[in-house]
Amino acid sequence: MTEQSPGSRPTLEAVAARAGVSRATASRVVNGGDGVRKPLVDKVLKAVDELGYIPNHAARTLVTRRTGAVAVVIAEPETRFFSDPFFSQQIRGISKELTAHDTQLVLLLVEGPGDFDRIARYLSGGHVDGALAFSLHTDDPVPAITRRAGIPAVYGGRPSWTADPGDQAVPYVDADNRGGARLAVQYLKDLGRQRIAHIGGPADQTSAMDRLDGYRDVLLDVDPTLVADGAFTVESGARAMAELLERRPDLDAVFVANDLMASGALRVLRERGISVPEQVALVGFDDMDSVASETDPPLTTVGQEIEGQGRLMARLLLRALDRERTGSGDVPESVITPVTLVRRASA
Amino acid sequence: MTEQSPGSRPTLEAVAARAGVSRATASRVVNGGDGVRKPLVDKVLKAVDELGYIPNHAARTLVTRRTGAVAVVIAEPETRFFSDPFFSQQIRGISKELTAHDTQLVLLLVEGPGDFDRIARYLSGGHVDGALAFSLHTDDPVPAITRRAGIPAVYGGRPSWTADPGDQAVPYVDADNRGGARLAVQYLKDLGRQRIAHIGGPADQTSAMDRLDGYRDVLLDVDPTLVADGAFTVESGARAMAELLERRPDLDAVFVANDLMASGALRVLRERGISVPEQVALVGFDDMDSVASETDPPLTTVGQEIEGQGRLMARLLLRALDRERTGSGDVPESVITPVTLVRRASA
DNA sequence: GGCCGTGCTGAGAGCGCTCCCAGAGAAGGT
DNA sequence: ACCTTCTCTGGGAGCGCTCTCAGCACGGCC
Repeated sequence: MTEQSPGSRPTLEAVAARAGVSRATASRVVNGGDGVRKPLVDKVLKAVDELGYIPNHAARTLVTRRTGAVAVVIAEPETRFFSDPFFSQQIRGISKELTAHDTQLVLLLVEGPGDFDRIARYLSGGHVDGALAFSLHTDDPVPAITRRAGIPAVYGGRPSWTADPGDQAVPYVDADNRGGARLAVQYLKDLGRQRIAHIGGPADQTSAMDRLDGYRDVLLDVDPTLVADGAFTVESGARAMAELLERRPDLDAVFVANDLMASGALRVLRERGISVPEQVALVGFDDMDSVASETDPPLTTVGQEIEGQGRLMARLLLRALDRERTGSGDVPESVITPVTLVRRASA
Repeated sequence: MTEQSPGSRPTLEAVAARAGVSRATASRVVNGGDGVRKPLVDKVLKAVDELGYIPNHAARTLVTRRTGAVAVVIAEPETRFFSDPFFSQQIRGISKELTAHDTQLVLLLVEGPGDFDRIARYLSGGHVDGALAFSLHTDDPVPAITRRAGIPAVYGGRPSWTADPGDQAVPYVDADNRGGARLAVQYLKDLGRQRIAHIGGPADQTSAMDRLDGYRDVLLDVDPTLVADGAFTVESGARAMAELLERRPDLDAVFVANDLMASGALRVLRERGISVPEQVALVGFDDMDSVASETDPPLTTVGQEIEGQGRLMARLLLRALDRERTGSGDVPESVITPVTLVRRASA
């Protein structure tokens, strides 16, 4: 393949001419070569190679009405997306899966609440075939946008509106938050801990609520003084821990709703000279690479396959697109991914 | 704007018909309305609104040969991109600037060394007008790819090959690493510190080398036992600190090449009961949000405008694209962004 | 030998848009 | 009054591709 002089790439026409076939046949070969006799296929491929032909994407999209791209909408007004390795890992998984299916990833970062107009315009503009989004807030306008744009969408994390059965079903991928929480709390209970506290995440995120529910599933009648709220950040975890210790100096275990908060809690415990896990056992959630194994002591936590979740999201979307194209296949359904307890030193 | 029945969006033709003008005039209005009389403009806009017309991007690209999208190439084989908030913040800046200019961001994550073929194909396929990339490794094939694809590119971080003057100039944006290092070390010197050590980053990253150079600029003849190498990670910082303490228990200050390593170093100092900043003063680099202000004590560090760098990268690229389109305007030149010393408690 | 598949190939019509160019008026100069 | 100039509008070509449909050759069957 030779270098091209800019602005004058060879067209299918040129390939066809060189191969001595019609444009239609050349097109067939370029798109898989079904129904074309071997010798012609070879001639066309040779011409493609010699000319360094690369199909013009716009022309193809114009007629097929498919772009080969999907949008990933990050509806995070502020820095959460960046401080949380969670998203990045999901994106990595999404990217891997899309790449494997020759589909491009267009990143749509929402720049503030007024920016949804632009997102809507983009999603409706035929730039992408589908959308992936992360559900974080209760009032997320993205589902309405994708519905109006008429493109399929898949969510990361259970959207809060799924509680509302009247609403349209949107497939999503989420970890088994409730089950994971049960796992963690049961483990602490089996360890013989009597007063197991909980540091929870923000109430507008279903993952936090589900984890709280799992905690309650195991402990049934929970004393409210054993539960403190955080915001999924290190600092809020520290604050919540301090609060719990003040209210319940007798606690002997804490299930923390994510690793970031757990590391904050750990710091507070250390500062107060409370030994972990001897005096207080601690279990986190997420098994976040850069956190869980770096703390002192390393965190026992509930592990989930974050990258796998991303892959799964992409796969569900691709399936939906395929269904749209071929008119057959099964409607994608939401998937809950399994979690496991990762035992380290903190409990 | 009414909801569209899927698959049958209104075309320019329909808009023109409804407004009682020709397709050409409708097109003019949609593209800014220059040279069209007011009453007609209004009629067309009304029709656009009533029909909910959205231009077909593919058709437009097919004729203009512009896609309105640029690629961001993340050539990180592994997890560096994700563990380092640096990239995320730059992306945020890039996204803001691109959005402001109605340009889309296509994220290209390189999935391993064999994946560059795919990247090359994509960049050559007319999917994007230009590329932004981050320079991390010496043998980065991206510049060759973009050159061959004939699209402009801008780099984040000084590429190592810029040392080679024979090579083609690629505009880049980087912080004043060397100047920042000088700032930090001079500050420690002014504090009266006599034995200022350095924990450096990996040798294949120009930022690490430039920071080392800045350190040397101030201290001139540096005793090699005062310099240890890290890998820009927390753990490597801890290791390097331990190594330094062993070799030079008399050191009274450390300039660490980034905040992540500084936090690791800090941990080691704390564990050994060495007081910071009394016995050893510590200065980091980056002023990374989630790190520098969270350590104990909070880190004195060299701050840089990471998001601003991202914006700048995007702006340089947009300017290059504009130049390509109009055939005039200045060739974008590399920019070195200023840094400042952020004084907190560690020095 | 005639007829009907069957398997490939090519001609040609668009996909929706931009932009060149010609032409229609309006405005201004002589 | 006519010619020139300028402003605005519409006709129409064409961007590069896919896909339908017709046509052709070949083989098998009656």
